[in-house]
Amino acid sequence: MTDRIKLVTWNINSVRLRMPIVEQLIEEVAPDVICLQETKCPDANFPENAFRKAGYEHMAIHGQKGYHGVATLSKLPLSNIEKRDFCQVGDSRHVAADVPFNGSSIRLHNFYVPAGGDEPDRTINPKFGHKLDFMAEMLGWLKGEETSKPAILVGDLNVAPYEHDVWSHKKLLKVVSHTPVETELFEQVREAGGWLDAMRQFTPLDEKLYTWWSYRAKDWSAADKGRRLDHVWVSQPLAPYVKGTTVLRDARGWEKPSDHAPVIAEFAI
DNA sequence: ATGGCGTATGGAATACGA
Repeated sequence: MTDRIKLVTWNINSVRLRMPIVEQLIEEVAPDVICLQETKCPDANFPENAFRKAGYEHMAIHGQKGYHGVATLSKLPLSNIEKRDFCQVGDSRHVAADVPFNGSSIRLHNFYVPAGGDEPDRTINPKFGHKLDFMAEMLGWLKGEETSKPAILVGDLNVAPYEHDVWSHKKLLKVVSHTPVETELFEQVREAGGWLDAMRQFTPLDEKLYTWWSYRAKDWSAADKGRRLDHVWVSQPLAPYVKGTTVLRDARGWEKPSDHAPVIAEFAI
């Protein structure tokens, strides 16, 4: 059982409102582990019973009222649960747990990185400063021993790092999520930590790849003005076991959708 | 046309997302 793991990461933009399509995802994809972001739900109100009924008995939940919030739901046992308060502002933006795999375990980090507001200038926009500080703290905290062992880092990282991670590189260079200051720091975080971009191992860099499409487009699919904001990173020791990644684009068109699509990653011995 | 919408809070209008 634990020689094979199917994992999904998904920013669902309110877990309570989105339970019908979370259940649709469970039926269609049958993941072993589900990492959610933007649950927007205090822990006391988290729909634990619905997940338990669906077979996800193991939960690492880090939520708060109104905003943010992450949760990792699993059919496999979760241990050593850790919730880190990045930038010490009391936000629920990270939860980690060990998942059994291949006679050992994988350290699984689930992140919701700050969006960063509108202006890509920290002198006039504190939210942008917070986003950069958050990533700098990730860099310092995650480098070193963390990725000498099997580890996965997933979530809504709110940065589209490469040219073909956005619909128009040129038009988005000054738009928060694709500015050089963000994409360069993002790459520093990934490289310093020894992480591999698993999604780009399976989709070449010259091919468009998105996980998010704005609610505001009249026809999101026809316009296709997407960005790759959600990511799956793996440590070097785990790299040989990554069998594939898929963006479930269809889910963006489901009933009452999130503006993010789920990303599926499969691991096997 | 990168905000044209959607969500939470609270019970209307505002904050926030990206």
